[in-house]
Amino acid sequence: MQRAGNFTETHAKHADRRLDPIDRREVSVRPSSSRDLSLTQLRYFVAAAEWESMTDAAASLYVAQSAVSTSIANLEDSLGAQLFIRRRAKGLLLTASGQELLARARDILAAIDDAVDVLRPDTISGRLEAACFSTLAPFYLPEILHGMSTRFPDLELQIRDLSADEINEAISTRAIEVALTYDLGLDPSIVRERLATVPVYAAVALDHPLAARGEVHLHELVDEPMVLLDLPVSRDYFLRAFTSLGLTPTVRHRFGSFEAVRSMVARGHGFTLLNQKPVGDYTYDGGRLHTLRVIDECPGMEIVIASASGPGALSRKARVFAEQCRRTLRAAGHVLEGAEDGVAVDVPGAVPSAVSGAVPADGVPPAAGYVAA
Amino acid sequence: MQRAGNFTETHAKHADRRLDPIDRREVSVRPSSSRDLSLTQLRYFVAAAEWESMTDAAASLYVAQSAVSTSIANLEDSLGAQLFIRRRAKGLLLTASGQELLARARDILAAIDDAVDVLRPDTISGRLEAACFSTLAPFYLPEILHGMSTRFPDLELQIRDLSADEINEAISTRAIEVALTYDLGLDPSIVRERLATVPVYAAVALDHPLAARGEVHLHELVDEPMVLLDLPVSRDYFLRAFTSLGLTPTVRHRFGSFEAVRSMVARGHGFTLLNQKPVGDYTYDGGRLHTLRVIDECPGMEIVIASASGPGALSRKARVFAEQCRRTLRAAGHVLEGAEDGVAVDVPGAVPSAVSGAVPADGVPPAAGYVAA
DNA sequence: CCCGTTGCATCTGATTTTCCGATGCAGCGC
DNA sequence: GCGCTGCATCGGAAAATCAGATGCAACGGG
Repeated sequence: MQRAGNFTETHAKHADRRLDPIDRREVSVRPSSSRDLSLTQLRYFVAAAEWESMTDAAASLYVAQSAVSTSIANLEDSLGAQLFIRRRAKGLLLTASGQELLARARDILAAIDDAVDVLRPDTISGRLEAACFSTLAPFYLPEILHGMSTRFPDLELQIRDLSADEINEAISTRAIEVALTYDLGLDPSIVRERLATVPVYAAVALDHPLAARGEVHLHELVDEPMVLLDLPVSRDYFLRAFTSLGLTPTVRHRFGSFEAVRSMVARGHGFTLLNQKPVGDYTYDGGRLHTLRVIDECPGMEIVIASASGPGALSRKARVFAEQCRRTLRAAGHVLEGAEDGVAVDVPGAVPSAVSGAVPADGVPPAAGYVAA
Repeated sequence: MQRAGNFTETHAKHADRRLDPIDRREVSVRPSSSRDLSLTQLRYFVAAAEWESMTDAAASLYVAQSAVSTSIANLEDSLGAQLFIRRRAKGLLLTASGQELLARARDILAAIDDAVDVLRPDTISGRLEAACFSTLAPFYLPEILHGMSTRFPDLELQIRDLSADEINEAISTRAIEVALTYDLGLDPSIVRERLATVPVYAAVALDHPLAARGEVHLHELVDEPMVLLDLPVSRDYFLRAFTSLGLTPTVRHRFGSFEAVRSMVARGHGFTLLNQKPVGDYTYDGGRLHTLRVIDECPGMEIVIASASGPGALSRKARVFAEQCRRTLRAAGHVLEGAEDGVAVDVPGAVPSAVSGAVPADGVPPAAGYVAA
């Protein structure tokens, strides 16, 4: 409060004593119009929102708790809005205004990071928050991370594995900038860049009668017991493969775990439909699967790069990440016919260096607006 | 330089004496990673770029010239890039890096303004930089400005009238956020929202043989002398009306002024094709025109809201402006069948108030990156 | 060719802001 | 009931920012 007052006085004073080439209408700018409010305030606010605690935020920022407290208090009254609900002996809770500001504040800070970044054409550094759909992670993430850490050793790439819902929320609140995920259950407002389409396949035990064949029609499976991968988004997708043909599968078991499904099938408890196929195709308990191409016309599952705003509006770091994803998926054999490879990234090929401090998992605040997987 | 040094020392010192819940890897964050660099620096930089002078920028900001100088110097070495070329007794010139940063800096500052703005649901205030295509301005701008100033008296709406090229540049450098313009000659990267389509009409003098009729085929005009509105973008458009039918008009006169064309036609020097029609249809020298509907299938000229990123990513101020444009064009009778009216603006209907200090033209720096019209 | 002018950089003292550490205070939970 | 947690507030200290004066280099008119 004394802040706004002091500022205005200073302002007017200088206006009096300097030459004024233009009339800035001293009056009517009264309601503290954004001219105060500093980046520090935004940073502290975002940290506090992520940690749901000023104390923890202060610790993570290496400043005193009082600094965070006063900073946020100043921010609040210069915005004229309450951002947090303070629960006495508990943490903080974002108000509606706080939610609103959080995404924008993250946007702003990311934009500043990117502005700095873009003027250093030689190196990519700083931090990028990204996500990968959980079931996708074990297949591509290791290679993607490896590629990123060798090509850009100075980039702190922070990738979480999240569910579809979590990805939606993380993108809309800007907790992450990009995500590698299936194009299933994403909010319509989210922008996608299609990277690959992975086909559905059926799998049975090695001693199953169908194991002698290489492909199968879905109607041949409709009376077999099915083991369904029962995840929020994939569930409907696999069932739709049948229902879109007018068939109703006989779901015998449902599991939320990919490996549970596979081991059950390997032991002869039925067949399943899946997208991803581990190399070797061993199950955790040593079994193996026989996979069958599905002859029917089945829409494959699309792997996309999802973000709040389309490519081009992405930061340089995010564009580099997207390009690494494209590269990795292509190397994995998932070629997409019309894959738009045009989004060039203005980074020199590679900066081979020690693969030392790559991808540290430090300083990551817990459960910031979404539940950790 | 002493700045980065001091900061780092402080940082390390605190890290030593506080509890460190997370390892932040003190090293390797050496190249001044965006943590310094303030909004003030960005503001001063943008002002200096706009005025092409630190002295003028300082005056317009009511600060000492030394403040701008040191601020920009600090910004430069914390970015590790030179932003300006200093010409000794002349002004400043943006370097390539400076150009790059300018658009982003404007983006950031606008985003901050908007973040502040969005938390004040009752009023719209602050400043919005917009543009209107020159020949469009006299028809709609007065009404748009009137509507804006009565509904949002606290908004400083700064509208320039620009040519197509100038609009392209102003949008890409973020000198303006939105523009009301024809969809002609816009960069592909610019996002458009179609507001209306205005048809082509032909005009002749009142004593012209065709003046007895209400409509005409273009092939009837092909041998008549044509007076062409010869502006960079409209030129090709009007000629294409003929050439797309395989016709070649007989261009007798070319004028860059809308009114010159009209008065020539009214005096019987030929016919013309135009889009806009002033009410009354008087010319400056008192003449009048007879207008003829063109029977042939002619694509109308599209009036659009142009911006760097699509609606939705626009600031609240810009969305309000776009909505006022839609409203004004609709009231003018230019209804567009599929006009997407869905982009709701969360502002209460109107805040009727004194139409006092509306639309001041103060503090506008000259020729910032583009030539003034 | 000289010299006044222009325009940015630099220096110094002063003001303002920000920060730290300590203390206060209000609820939560054992 | 009482220790504990977590944010607010206060006072002194450190740091950044600023204004004004000065320096310096080049442009341009006479």
